[in-house]
Amino acid sequence: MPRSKNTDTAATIKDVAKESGFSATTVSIVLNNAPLARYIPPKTKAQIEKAAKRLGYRPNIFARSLRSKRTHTVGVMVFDMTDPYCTLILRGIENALYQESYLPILTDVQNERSRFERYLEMLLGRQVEGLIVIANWLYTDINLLSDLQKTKTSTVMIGREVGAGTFSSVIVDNEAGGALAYEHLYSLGHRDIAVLRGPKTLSDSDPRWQGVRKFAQSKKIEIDPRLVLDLPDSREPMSCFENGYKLVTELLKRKRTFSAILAFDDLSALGSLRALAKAGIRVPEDCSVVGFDDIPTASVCTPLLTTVRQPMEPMGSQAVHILLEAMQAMQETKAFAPVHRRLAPELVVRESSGRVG
Amino acid sequence: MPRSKNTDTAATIKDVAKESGFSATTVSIVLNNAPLARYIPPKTKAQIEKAAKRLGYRPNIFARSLRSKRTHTVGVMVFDMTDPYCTLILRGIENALYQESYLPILTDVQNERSRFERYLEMLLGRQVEGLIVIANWLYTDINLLSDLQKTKTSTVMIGREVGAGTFSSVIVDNEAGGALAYEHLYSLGHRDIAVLRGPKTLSDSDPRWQGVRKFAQSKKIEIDPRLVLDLPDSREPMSCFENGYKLVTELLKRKRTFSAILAFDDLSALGSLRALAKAGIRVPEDCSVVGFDDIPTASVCTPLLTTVRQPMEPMGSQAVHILLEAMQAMQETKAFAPVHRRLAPELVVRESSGRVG
DNA sequence: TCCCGAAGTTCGATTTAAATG
DNA sequence: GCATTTAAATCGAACTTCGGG
Repeated sequence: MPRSKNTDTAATIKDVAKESGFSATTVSIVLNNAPLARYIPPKTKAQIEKAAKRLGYRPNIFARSLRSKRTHTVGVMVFDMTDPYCTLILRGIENALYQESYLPILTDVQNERSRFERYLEMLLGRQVEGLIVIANWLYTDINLLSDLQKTKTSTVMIGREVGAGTFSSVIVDNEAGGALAYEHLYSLGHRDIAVLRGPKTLSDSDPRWQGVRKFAQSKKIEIDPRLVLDLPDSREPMSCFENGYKLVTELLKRKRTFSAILAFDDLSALGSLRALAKAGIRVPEDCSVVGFDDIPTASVCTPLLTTVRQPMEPMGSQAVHILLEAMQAMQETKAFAPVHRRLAPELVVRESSGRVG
Repeated sequence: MPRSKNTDTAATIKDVAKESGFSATTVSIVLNNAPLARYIPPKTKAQIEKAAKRLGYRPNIFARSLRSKRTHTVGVMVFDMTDPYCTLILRGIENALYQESYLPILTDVQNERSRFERYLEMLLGRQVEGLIVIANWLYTDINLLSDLQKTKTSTVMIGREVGAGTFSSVIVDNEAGGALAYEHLYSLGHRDIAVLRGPKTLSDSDPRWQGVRKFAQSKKIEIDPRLVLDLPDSREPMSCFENGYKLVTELLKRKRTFSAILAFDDLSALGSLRALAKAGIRVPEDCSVVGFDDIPTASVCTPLLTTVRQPMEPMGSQAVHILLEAMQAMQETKAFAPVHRRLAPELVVRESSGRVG
């Protein structure tokens, strides 16, 4: 009755073989339920399984991956983990992968090219079977894309539609969102709406503005260009807050009249809130404010922020599902045409918007 | 001149051997700068390195780990990734590991026991060389600890001091923080200070309160027990916001007079801000509010929140350094006594606190 | 055990081909 | 040929040992 085991090191397949009295081959076949397992009598299977359990056998994934070339991991690259916009997307990714027994390896690029390169190397070195990139960074760097394109790893981008021929993507429908926000304010009776447009280099900026413009056009509304302000470019994640504050403060000084602010995102909306408070303007009684994103802060600030929500968790899980399909295709060496998903945003009415007074 | 290469699959050490004209052994020795590399002439080294680069050779980490038993990865378990308190700690961890060329494998337990168990299995299966646990969860589950203790993997806990005999830990000095907050309000002239104590099951709650109490004692201040409120237990991450709001609203109804609120954390401070705003009480003119943590929201809400900052990034990096030492000791099969670090908090004075009016 | 390099074994699991009755 | 089992080759790198200058 072989019993003593080296307790210091994990049990291997050979230990299970010895313990059960069968060969390593048979153990492998049984435990993996391989095709050949058909021919193995239930009794043998039971014995092997019992032995494996008794020893607490856990296959060594390095040996396994070395042989099978499969790793059951996917790489996830975030450009800035501290961006509140990320965490819920990560949640969505995480949950979807968890169900499929895939392990995400998460890397935080911190908006640095060198980190991007090094982490990409690391992930490829670990033979991730796929890649999800959360592109919440503030500048387009075409070189990063080419790095990515050289990879033959299936890739899905979240938050950006770039290299559309190569990568799949999941983004929010920014145009619809812009229209949603404007429509909300318009339907509350607002006619003098200040618009804070996003930084030029950010790909979300233009479509949101187009949404606003098209809605205005359809209603034959004239947008006063003096009420349209531009947030400057910056790599600082908090810059939109600062700049939202500054732009609204200046606008106030110029004595332009407006009864509402349509901000580019929640951060600039928060900056607006601050500027209005400093000027003694009540929200929403004297002025309404609408944000975009629905970051966690939007539901704990005072007043609670009305905003256009990006469906972050669905974006994450959709990305995973696309990726899994692409990986599947890759596995079977079939072609896979990149898919581009555009999810609908949702208006969340809270306290910062109200009827024009 | 051997040139054609199977472009479909990654180059192996044998390919480099063939390309350079040396044996796989020599290639391995050179590329790893192993002890024997001393004897190898620079010319050989150069040739091999050039060949490696030419082929884009990247060692297969599965083969490597299989042999060497080293993985250069550490597992990181977070109990709730969406908790804003986490991300900066993760930054600290990430940066410290990056410098040492370790890769973190991050898992989000989502406060679920089953996920904890499964992820722990996964991480151990991947032979992480160490484990960092960010214990920002709201309930003590002693069983989790025993799961962890069974592991012989070096472990550092952040945010909690439990199983002190087994695990190292890094926490903020909550007592000092409580005192800091109270002292700040006291020095601004406040004498009627409402205190929102944390949920009973949360390990941070008591020491913060002790800090307050001891400071009051030292100044011979009598704390009015009717101004001391308790946040109820809850597993909901946002509960402190809701409950802070409720407690302050009720306190206001009872017509207790107070000129300041010392909240358990930033979320309950935010809830307080909201309650005060609804009641038409201005902050800080009519009432001061101090939080704890310094979550990102604290610097974008209106008014900006005065708070006691936890040094999140240092906490993360300290944890890494402790872990690295523990791993080193483990490697050399030396004993390693758990170390317990308690970092000093820092008062951040912003806009929500002012002289008693 | 100086200097240089290579053949062969090992890690743990999978898989192919083949050996039993 | 069939059901049942297994020895041996394989994955890629690292390490031990060995053989000539």
